[in-house]
Amino acid sequence: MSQIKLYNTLTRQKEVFKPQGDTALIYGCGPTVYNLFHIGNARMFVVFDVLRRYLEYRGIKVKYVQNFTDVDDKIIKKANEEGKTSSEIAERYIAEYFKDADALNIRRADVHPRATENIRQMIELIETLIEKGHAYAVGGDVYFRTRSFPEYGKLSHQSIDDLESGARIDVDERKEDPLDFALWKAAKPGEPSWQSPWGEGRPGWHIECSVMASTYLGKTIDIHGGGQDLAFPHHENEIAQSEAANGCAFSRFWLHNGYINVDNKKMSKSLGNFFMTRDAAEVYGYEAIRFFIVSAHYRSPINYTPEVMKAAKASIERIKICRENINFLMKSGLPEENPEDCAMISELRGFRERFIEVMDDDLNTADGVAVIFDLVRKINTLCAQGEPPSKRFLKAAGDLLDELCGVLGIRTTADNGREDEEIKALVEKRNAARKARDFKTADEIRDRLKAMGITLEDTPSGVKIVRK
RNA sequence: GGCACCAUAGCCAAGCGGUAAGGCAGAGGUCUGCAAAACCUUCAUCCCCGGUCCGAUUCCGGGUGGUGCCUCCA
Repeated sequence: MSQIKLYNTLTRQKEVFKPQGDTALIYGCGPTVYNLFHIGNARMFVVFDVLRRYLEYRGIKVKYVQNFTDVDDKIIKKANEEGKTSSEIAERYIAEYFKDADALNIRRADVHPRATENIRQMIELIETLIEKGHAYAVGGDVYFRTRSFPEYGKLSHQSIDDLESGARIDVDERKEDPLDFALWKAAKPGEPSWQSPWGEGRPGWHIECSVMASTYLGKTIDIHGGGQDLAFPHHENEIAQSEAANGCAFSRFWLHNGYINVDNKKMSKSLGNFFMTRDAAEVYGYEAIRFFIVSAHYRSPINYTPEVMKAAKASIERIKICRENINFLMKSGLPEENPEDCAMISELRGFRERFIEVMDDDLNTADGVAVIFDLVRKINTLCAQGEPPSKRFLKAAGDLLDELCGVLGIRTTADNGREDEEIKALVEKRNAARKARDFKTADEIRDRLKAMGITLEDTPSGVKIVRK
């Protein structure tokens, strides 16, 4: 069996991934909770969810930590606008996060720490940095001395001097160097603040993730990541802080997912061309969003368009119909076993092997999806052929379909609920009409059910009820 | 200015040295009372020009076009 390879931003190469201990320690930069999350955020959550599911699928234990940034300028701004406290805003959008994330079938992290729960450790880390000469306090603020960390720029592969020359003119005269960044910000009136050796204040953004990663996972973790735009400066700064303070590697692997584009432009807050996950879900459904994300390689940019989303929806439908067809046939009069079962079932193993092979290569979910569709076609073909498969084969095929889709977080079964009596009665009435060759009545009933969101399919084994 | 990424059918998207996976859409057919679903068939010399090689979509060089990071952003 092949080995799992992941592209590591640090080395710009695909490397064989093995956790340092018996559990892969993964940290993903979670949302700043001041609003619903957009589909770009969704991509990062889904990508890391797939990473986690896949590692586990391959027998690696995973501890995944995803934070909530619950103290931040944007949250404060929103709170002021609405006359609420920052923590009320944060609380609300954490709840909203889980609504969308659950609907996207994103498993909850093992720990969802909040920045405000880890202030003490942040202060400690800042103190260490000051003691070691990597940071300095100026009038209630504390800055990281970027030039004191010689490896600064190793993640974004820029030299510190190039960064400096490209840096915008910084208005803050108190910084020793334009590249220095805030570890601690002195409190302004009306802002949430905590007592510190440098006075009342709050932590900077970068220090939060450094601290939460090491607090919940340890000083050297296996994988850290987020969207590509976090690589610089956020992740670069995290590395600088953590490694300067701890004297050991912060994360062995860095994974960065590509953006979602709209009209081939990066979807961003400043451009205002972003779509909330919830709004997109209302039009296309959460599952189509997930499929859209998983149908391309995680490092490629993907373009969000109505055409693509419609295609995603139709694709999901195809998988579900296949699964429903299996369920339907399982209840039919097919033989339990068939002499060719063994050969057919062993053929199924080929799909699993191919799936693993492509996914091992830096989580190639696009190829993974292709394997799933090949499987779907295989199953459909066998079901359509004169020689019907056995229930034993169908069970194996359905299990494999669920297994592979499960790794990508694609749900295979529609939540059908109960078939209520009314529908059953109508279907039977229609059957009677058909038998009597009264097709007019039969079609009327079919149209009526269609309007209720129920599609009837007449198959050789009887009428199949499909809900959409 | 510095540092990266990308260019494959109508749309999306894999492959990355041996002559193009998969999905959506389209066309034709089979099945069906009609449908639906499904199945079968069909739909690309991989941006351009050089080079290396027996052989390049895949490697190298040069163009052209697009995107991103260097500023809060997944």
